[in-house]
Amino acid sequence: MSASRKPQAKLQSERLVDKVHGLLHRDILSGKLLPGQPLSVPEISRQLGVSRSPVREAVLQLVADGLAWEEARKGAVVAQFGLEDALQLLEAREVLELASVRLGAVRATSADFAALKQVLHSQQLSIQKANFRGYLASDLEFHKLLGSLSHNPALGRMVGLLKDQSLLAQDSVSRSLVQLELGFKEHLAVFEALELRNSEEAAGALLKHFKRIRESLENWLALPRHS
Amino acid sequence: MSASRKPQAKLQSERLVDKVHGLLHRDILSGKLLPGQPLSVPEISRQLGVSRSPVREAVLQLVADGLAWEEARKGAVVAQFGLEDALQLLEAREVLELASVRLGAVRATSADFAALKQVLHSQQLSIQKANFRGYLASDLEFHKLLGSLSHNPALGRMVGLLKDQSLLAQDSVSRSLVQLELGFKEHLAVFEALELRNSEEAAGALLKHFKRIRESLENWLALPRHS
DNA sequence: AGACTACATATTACATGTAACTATGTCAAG
DNA sequence: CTTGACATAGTTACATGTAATATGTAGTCT
Repeated sequence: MSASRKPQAKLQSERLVDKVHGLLHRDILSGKLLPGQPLSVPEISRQLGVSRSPVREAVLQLVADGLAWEEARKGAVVAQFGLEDALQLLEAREVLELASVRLGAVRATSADFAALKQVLHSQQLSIQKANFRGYLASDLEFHKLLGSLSHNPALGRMVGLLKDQSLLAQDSVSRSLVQLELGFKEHLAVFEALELRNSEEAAGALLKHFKRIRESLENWLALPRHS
Repeated sequence: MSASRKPQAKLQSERLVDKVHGLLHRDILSGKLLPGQPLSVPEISRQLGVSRSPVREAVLQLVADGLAWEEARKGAVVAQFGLEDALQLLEAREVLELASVRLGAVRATSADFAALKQVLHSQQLSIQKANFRGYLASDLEFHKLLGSLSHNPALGRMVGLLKDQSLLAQDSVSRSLVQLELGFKEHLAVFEALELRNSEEAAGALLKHFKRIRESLENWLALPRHS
């Protein structure tokens, strides 16, 4: 009798749409799909061995995520951000994440702190191993956690979407290990202020983080050699 | 020969998807489709006399807009916000619109001011005629314009999405003419500060607006009779 | 009555068909 | 060499088919 438990957690959200969306999402952020590249529905459906319907829906999802752009009757392409766009995304993120952190300093739970701690730890490891990809992934996680600190679903969701776009936007901008380490230290400063529930100091520390990144981007913009 | 000009500007973005999406969007915000109501794809396609494909895509769009909620294999329903949700939406909007206004005080163009002026005028008319629906429509416009003042597309887009959701969320909350007039006066104060390019005063005035709305919502929440 | 099963109905999720449109390459004329 | 007509290939947008799934209801057993 005990053998016939419910099929249970097996096919929870096993929809093809979600799998395809997840796959494309991954491939875009990992750089496997390059900015500007067309997302041809028949092509993708052939490669994945599924029909066009779920692929079409997945691509639409990506458009809604801001990771792909669509032009009517021309199809979608992987989003391609210029440096102008990157700065605007950064500006929007600054607004949202500062607010999230201010609210989060008050509302954060111990689970939130634990999650932050874990991500910071993995960042430290990535830096020690000079693992760029790894750092970028945990950086993504860190900022998304900042968004969820607000315990405001709308804010959290938007922070996540913008950070993904921001990652894609800065894809081309090379970053040195030194900058990664700077970023990590700034993350730490935010965390420490949060732990003390000092919202203004946390916001201030995060502001510094954004300011440095913005200036770094602007410098890169001013430079002549955009190879 | 001259008779055979191009079909030209006729079918610009005449996609069925867009028409269906626009229609449903309208019907949701206008209250014709009630919160919680299922958005059955075959049903809608029958009523509109189109196939299921464009309807399915339009519904997915609405989900992305935050105006409908989807559960896997159960379909989508019109979003149904509680008062808690309404407060959270308001919180997020406050963050985004305050930032937009601060940036807008610096960046706004004369075209922006003209657009604001026009919307404020139409608000005044709506109040004089005690036209609630009309006021709500121009209120929507006003806040969306505040979002676009930032000249940051990401911010502007999010402000618009949140304001739409907020409208749907407050649908149930009755509002008196007195409150509308208060809102209008607060809008005016924001505008006047903007014209002087005084970003802090503009932000302060908008903050007052949000504060009053929030308190009004909270009172309503505290009240026993949620008919 | 209450709970379980069986059946009927409707919808979702995925697959596939096809007309119209877009982009691209070829080739002749200027 | 450039321009524009034309054919070709690939894609989008919409339509439709269908198995699996969810939901509602009647009937059966305890």
